[in-house]
Amino acid sequence: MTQLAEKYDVFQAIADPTRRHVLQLLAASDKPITHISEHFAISRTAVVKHLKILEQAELVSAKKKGREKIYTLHVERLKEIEDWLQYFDLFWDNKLAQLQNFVEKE
Amino acid sequence: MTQLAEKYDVFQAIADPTRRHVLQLLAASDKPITHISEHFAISRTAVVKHLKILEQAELVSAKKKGREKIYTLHVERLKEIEDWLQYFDLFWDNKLAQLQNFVEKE
DNA sequence: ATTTTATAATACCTTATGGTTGCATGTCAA
DNA sequence: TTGACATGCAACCATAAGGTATTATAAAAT
Repeated sequence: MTQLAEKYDVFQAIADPTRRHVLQLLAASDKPITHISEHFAISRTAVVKHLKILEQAELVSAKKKGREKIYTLHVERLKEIEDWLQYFDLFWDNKLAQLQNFVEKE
Repeated sequence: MTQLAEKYDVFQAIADPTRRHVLQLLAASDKPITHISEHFAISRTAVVKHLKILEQAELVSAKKKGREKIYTLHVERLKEIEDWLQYFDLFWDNKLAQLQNFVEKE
C-alpha cells in the first residue's frame, strides 16, 4: 500500500475488499474523499491510499473541485478482467456439456 | 504467501500473475506439480505455495496418484468474479447509452 | 538394494501491504 | 480574519506475500 510499487494492475486493485466496495460506491455516483471514507471503519488516510491504488490501476480518476477532490469510476477498465475470464468460458461450457451428456445417459 | 492467512478468496487468488498463469495451464489439462513448475522461472517450492493459495480459494484441488500430486482446475469458482462484475454491467450499459446519445446528437 | 524422481516440510529473507498518528496547507463560511 | 472543513504529507508499525535454500520422505525404476 505504501505506493512504492510503480504500477498496480486491475487484478491487484480488486483483490482488496475495501477497494471493491469503493468501486461499488463510485458506481452509484462520483464522490469526494470524505464521503467515501465515511463508509469505512478505517482512517481517511487508509482510504486515500486505497484510492491511489485504484487510480494507478486506472479504475478511478479524480478532479479537484474547490477544496474537495471528487473521484469518478471508470467501469470500462473492468473489461480487462472480463476478457481474462472469457478465456475460461470455453472450459466452463465444456463442463456443462459433460454434465448434460451425463444426465442424458441416465 | 507464507500461508498464515487462514483463507484466501478468489479475488486475492487471481491477483498474482503466476497464479493466473497456473489456472490457464490447468484449464488445458490436469497436471502434476513438477509439470506445472516447469513453466515458471521460480523455484518449485514457490510454485507449490501458489498452488496452496489456489487450493484455499477452491480454484483447484489435488489428488495423489502414486508419487505424483495431480492438480485439477475448478472453473466454476471463477463465477464468483463474474457475479461481482455483473453488478457493474448496468453502469457499463449506461455509459454506452450516453455515448450513443452523444453520437446521435452530432 | 540403490538410485532416481516427486513431493513435503522447515527455516529464513526482503519487500509489499494495510493500517496508524500527527501535523501542515488550502478553501469556504461566519 | 478566524474557525471549521477537506485534503496532503511524512513517519512509523506489524504482518503478509513472494521468494530462497536445505533436508527429509515416499514411490518407481534399475
